[in-house]
Amino acid sequence: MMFAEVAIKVPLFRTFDYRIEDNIDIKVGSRVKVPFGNRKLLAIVIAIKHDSAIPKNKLKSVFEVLDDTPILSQQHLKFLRFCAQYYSHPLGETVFTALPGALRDGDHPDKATVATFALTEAGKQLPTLRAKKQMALLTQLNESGESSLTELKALGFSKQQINALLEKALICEQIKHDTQWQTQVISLSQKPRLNEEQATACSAINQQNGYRCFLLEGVTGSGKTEVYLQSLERIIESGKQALILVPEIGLTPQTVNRFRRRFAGLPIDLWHSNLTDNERLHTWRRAEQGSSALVIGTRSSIFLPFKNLGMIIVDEEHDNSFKQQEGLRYHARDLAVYRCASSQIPLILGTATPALETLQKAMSGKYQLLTLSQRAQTTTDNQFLLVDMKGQKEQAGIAPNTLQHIEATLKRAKQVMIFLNRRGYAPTLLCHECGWLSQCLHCSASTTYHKAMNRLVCHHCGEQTFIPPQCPDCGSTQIMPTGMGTEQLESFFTERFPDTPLSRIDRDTTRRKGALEDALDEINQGGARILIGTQMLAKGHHFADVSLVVILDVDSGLYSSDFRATEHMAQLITQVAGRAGRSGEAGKVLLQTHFPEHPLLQDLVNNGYQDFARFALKEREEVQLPPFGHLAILRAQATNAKLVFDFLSDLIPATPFSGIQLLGPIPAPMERLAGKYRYQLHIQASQRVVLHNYISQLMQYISEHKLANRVRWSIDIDPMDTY
DNA sequence: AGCACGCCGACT
DNA sequence: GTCGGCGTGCTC
Repeated sequence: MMFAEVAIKVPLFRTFDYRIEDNIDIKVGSRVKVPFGNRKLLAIVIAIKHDSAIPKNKLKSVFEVLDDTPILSQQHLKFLRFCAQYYSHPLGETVFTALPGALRDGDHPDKATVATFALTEAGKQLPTLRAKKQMALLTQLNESGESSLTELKALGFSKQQINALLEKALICEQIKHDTQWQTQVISLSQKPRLNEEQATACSAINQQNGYRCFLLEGVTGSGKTEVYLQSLERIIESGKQALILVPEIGLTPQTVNRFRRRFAGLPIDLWHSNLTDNERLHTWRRAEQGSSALVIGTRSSIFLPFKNLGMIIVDEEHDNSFKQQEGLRYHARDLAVYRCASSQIPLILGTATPALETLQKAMSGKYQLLTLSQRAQTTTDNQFLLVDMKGQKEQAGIAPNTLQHIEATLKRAKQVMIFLNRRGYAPTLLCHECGWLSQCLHCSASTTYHKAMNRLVCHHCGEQTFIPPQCPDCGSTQIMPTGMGTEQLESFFTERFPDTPLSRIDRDTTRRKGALEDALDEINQGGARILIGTQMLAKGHHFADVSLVVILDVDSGLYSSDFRATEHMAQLITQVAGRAGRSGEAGKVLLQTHFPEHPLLQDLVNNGYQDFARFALKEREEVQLPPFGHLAILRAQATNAKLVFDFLSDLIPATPFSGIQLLGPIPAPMERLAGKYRYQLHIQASQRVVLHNYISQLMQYISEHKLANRVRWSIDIDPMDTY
């Protein structure tokens, strides 16, 4: 008699054993259906054993085997076990979040076929068409070689437009091939020459055979992508696959096209949240079979089961979207380190503004630092200006001095970019008579006034309410929008510069599919001169003509309860500064602040991000915050505040655990969200092992705790924000 | 997580 | 009398 140890998708920190009937063949890594309580659930076989520690009369039998050949290799299972253990997450849930939805639902791994569209011979002539959209579609396919329906839809093309071109026989539909690719198809003809720094970086990477992590620290425009491309070449030539991790908003058609053009003829797959279940299964399967040479993907592509992985690149490694904020709270960059180390392959972390964690490892010699300091397009550095807001007579949150700079820039017909990280018209409504503030009924936050919608919106739970005609408390009609949002900025500038075309980019203006692409196209075609936006505008988009960047609310990053706030603000400032002055002349970056003498701000402005980061690291070291100490947060929430508080209080041991500092229970920065009260426990340790030992003990304790089922709790290892 | 079992209050 | 609320315990 043999036994199967399986992981089931339940929030339990243990696996379950089942009998294997003599006539069936089960392998580790296959999916099986098992009786569980009075249900039948999918499970993954973790191990096959000759015996079980569970009393034999309690053991049930495996019901059905779904996979004759395992869908997870031993190596991949080992990776997932590491994940579950590192993030203190149940193994069953970990394995199932790592699987594509279709396999989670029990589909056959070979089920998916994906069609792509490509130009026919007639289409390749690029005949001039009268229909604009159809013409654009031809151009797109000419650039990409082939694109799936989802890709085209994301670009704003419709099924009708595709059908029209199919009828004209300019494009054809084909099933994506699953054959092994030929390495010699790489066209090396249009390979640009590298500058000295790029060449040094490339040769350092190319000399590496086993595992090594490289921090490629390169300012905007210094040609990081070219280093990626030439490093990838060697990997692909040797027949291995590569994964390129990009931030959520980083998977733009421009990025993809750049890889497709360089590696024309090689199978390049994409992985992101907009794919259909079918497409996701297909990419997953192709990675596993070795049919894809390159996958460009967001966070969760770190779980793809590559057959023969040769390299991982994490672009914009500092980006927060690599951290999953619910369920299995993994960091894709950190998991990339594990995968590369265990597969003995190189890892490239590229950014202009390294996360302090990463920088610390580079400085200690754990990672190899490669620096690109030369900007290709401009020779002069950007100029930073601090505008002291103290005592300023501001209009729409803009100081007279700031306005003068904007005006001067517009006069020279250059673009101005204005950042404000608050969408809507005003962050709250205020009663002038009694001081009433518009508050969300379910969250401890004020509701944002959206003028165009004529609604109050809670940005945390999403609830919308009508604007009260009078103050609900005192009946006064003197209720006014207070504070500044991007919508109000837009109307201020439209009024102030009525003849200057303006574009606002935030979540509200880009809700429609393809709306962001349309807006960016329009800006690049030279339309808008004033660009107003939230952080959305900051990331990865290139505008030719921007010569002034204004950041209105620098202070929100300087004094925040979140210890990472200054780091994030410095990254934002540096990233947007890279957007200015790409048109040949030095750009200006104007920062409005009440604290122009703030040492970190001064350091950033005078000496740049590198210097700021090294200074900021010293501060972290003094208070033993990450990366010098290790942090975990236990969060809990429930409708009943006392329940949550009691639960967390109960977890604090009477005698302190050596090497562990506990803080809490403290209310979450947003104490109430969507009707739930939220508290948290901060767990700190200077030794990683100590933290992990403590947390696994804590998990054990919680699983036996009576209140644990009555509150919603979760553990966050290496949290990104203290929310 | 889901599901069953069990124990109390308030309905036709 | 029974319907259903949730607190409790269990899943190989």
